Amino acid sequence: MPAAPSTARRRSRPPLTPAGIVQVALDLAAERGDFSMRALGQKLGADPMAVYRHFADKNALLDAMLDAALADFQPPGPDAADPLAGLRRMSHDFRAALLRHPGMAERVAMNRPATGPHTLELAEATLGKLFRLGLGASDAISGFEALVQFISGFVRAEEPVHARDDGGESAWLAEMQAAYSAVPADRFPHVARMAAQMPEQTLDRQFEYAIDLLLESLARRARK
Amino acid sequence: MPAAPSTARRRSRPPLTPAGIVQVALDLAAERGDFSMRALGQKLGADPMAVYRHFADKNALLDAMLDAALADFQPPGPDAADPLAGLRRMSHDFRAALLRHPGMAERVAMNRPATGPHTLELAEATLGKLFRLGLGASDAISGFEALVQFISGFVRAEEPVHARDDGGESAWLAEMQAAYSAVPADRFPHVARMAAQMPEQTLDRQFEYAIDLLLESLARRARK
DNA sequence: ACCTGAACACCGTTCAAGT
DNA sequence: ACCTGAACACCGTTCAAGT
Repeated sequence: MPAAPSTARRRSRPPLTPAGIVQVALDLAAERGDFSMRALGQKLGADPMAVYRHFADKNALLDAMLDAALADFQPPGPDAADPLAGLRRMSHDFRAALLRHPGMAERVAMNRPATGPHTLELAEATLGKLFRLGLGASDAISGFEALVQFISGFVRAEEPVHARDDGGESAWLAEMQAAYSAVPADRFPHVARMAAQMPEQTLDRQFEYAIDLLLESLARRARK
Repeated sequence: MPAAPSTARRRSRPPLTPAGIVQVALDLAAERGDFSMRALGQKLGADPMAVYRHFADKNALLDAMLDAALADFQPPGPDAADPLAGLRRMSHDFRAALLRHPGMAERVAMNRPATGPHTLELAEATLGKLFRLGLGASDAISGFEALVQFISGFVRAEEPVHARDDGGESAWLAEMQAAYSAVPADRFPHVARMAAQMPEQTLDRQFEYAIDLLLESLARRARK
């Protein structure tokens, strides 16, 4: 006969740990697209208040979730040949990581100081590339802020599009085109013209285009 | 003795109209920084459900509020000499208009088709300047989307900073600098270096810098 | 027919009561 | 000392009941 279960196993569920709570919270956010303390308590099989034993409030938990969400982000090595290509790749990877974890883009955008180790590693790698591009400290930091603000703002905006229960992005594009096609072309000719171009304005393309605008100017300023 | 008050005046408050509701709702959002249907009902001196007689739901009311919020936006004339200066001015004016009406930036970012007259006028004027810059339809539309996404995302992010009940922006800058100063400089040298530059990274400067990056690239693409 | 407000299904967090 | 859950102060919206 096996030994009696340890105290940890005697209870019907394992005891809560901060890391375990964070993991379940990220899973919950990924499943539902949103996240509440009460839903988390239920998924943990515990009282909604049990989490408050490990985190001061929802904000503190979200801070921990953000850093955990960025753990799977792998920055390119600092010595890679082309810093501009590195910045482009990191921008796309950052967007992808935020999209994998709904609600985290809002944390980035809120400009709370985020000093988790994975968050800092991402910032460090991005600043490194900007310096390697040849920018001075002031431009590197302003460029860093511009990229972070754009990426987090973009993901916050696209999250509800992906979460639509009808066709998601394609339904959204169709809706936009229908709306702009109905605009009176004599009063708003440019807007009416925009309607025809709408189907190719996918989120991927919009994101890539804007990132390239930002990076192109940064590269030019570095060259001067 | 004056005539008996009209039916409209006999009641203690004037009857609700869509335009009146929108005005009170914008006032409420400006005062409190946020906005709820229940608080609106109270401010109107009516049942929370009274608004539902004029608007299908909160979304419909917010759509009307956005267009009203953009009514005070004056686009520069289409014939102004320098389209780039026009775009810069419009970007700053758009940000200012959104900041005057908390919560409206979120509506812009959400990419619901916004087809109110003032919203369309803003879009029409912006696209006009981009075409005058020399861009083709595809670039003009992508550039338009990049500007709108950046501006709305930026305002969504800065709103909570301005709404802080301690020093607002200056308290936020101090907090950011303190956090980044505490980072281990051996592991994160670039981030530590960023701390020293933090005080000059005001929201105005961040915004201006990023807008100029976007516009600079757009102007270059137009020239080619 | 029109309007009202009770009720439903939520939310984050406090705090008193229990073990 | 630790944990629980009732309670507080919210939220948007449905729907039955009243005039």
